[in-house]
Amino acid sequence: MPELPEVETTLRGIRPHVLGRRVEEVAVRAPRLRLPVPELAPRLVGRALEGLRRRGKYLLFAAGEGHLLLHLGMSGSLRILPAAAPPGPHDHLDWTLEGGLCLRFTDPRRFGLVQWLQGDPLAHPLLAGLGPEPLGEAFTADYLYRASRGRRVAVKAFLMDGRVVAGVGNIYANEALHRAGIRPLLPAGRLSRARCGRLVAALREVLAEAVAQGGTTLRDFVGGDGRPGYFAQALRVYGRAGAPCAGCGAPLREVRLAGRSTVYCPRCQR
DNA sequence: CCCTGAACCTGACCGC
DNA sequence: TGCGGTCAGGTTCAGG
Repeated sequence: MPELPEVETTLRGIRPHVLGRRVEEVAVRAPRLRLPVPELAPRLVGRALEGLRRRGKYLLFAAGEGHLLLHLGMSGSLRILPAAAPPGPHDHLDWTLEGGLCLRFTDPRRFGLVQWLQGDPLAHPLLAGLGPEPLGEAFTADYLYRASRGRRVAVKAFLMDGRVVAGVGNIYANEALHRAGIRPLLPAGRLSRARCGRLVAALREVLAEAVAQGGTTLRDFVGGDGRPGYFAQALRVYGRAGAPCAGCGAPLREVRLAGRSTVYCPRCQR
């Protein structure tokens, strides 16, 4: 479900309700998600959630002696609810906060992840190898050009590699390549410097627009406030195989690349 | 280095 | 209605 814009939407939705709030209670109903769920109550109860930030598709809550690391996986969502709301079958984690609210993690497929991190959170193995933030200053044409030299991997797989750039998943990789006019199967190392610039600009643009629209809701994504995202209507290729290209009218083509559905315009994207 | 397929899960949807 | 197959926004690993 969630790529960077959906995680950012989640962060913005919950931040005003959790920041500075003390945790009164922690309920863990699933023994494991992608990894076993650690002991959270002793580390969190009585502590305030002092900070909340995003790194790629990960959320980091600063609390007490460490950080809570959370990933939404394919089907996860994090919401603010009244503390009395009864849990459904896929509501795996609750943090009851002072003031009568509850932060709830729901994840039918359980590909999400929760870990407790000691020390410098960015030094943790799950985060240390991540590439630059696509909306940050370090993600430049120059960076992408240099990172792609000598790489024969398809540019779409390259973009979705978190070590190259953080937080780009299947939807936005498809969308950015279409906006930049680049064929997804093109070997990354064949991109010219100028095309790297166009790709960086297209990716930043599509991510920023999606964040502004509250992310993309395809089936069930809801932000921290329970509202869906409205970017689905702005998608130009994802989920539109066979439909006419918004740019030239040619039918959009679908192939599988690295096991993921890949949609592009055979005429506009070279 | 790079590719594919599979694994981890559930739910939605489609055709029969 | 039901059943079986396919697909899904992520990540990681084995094997070729």
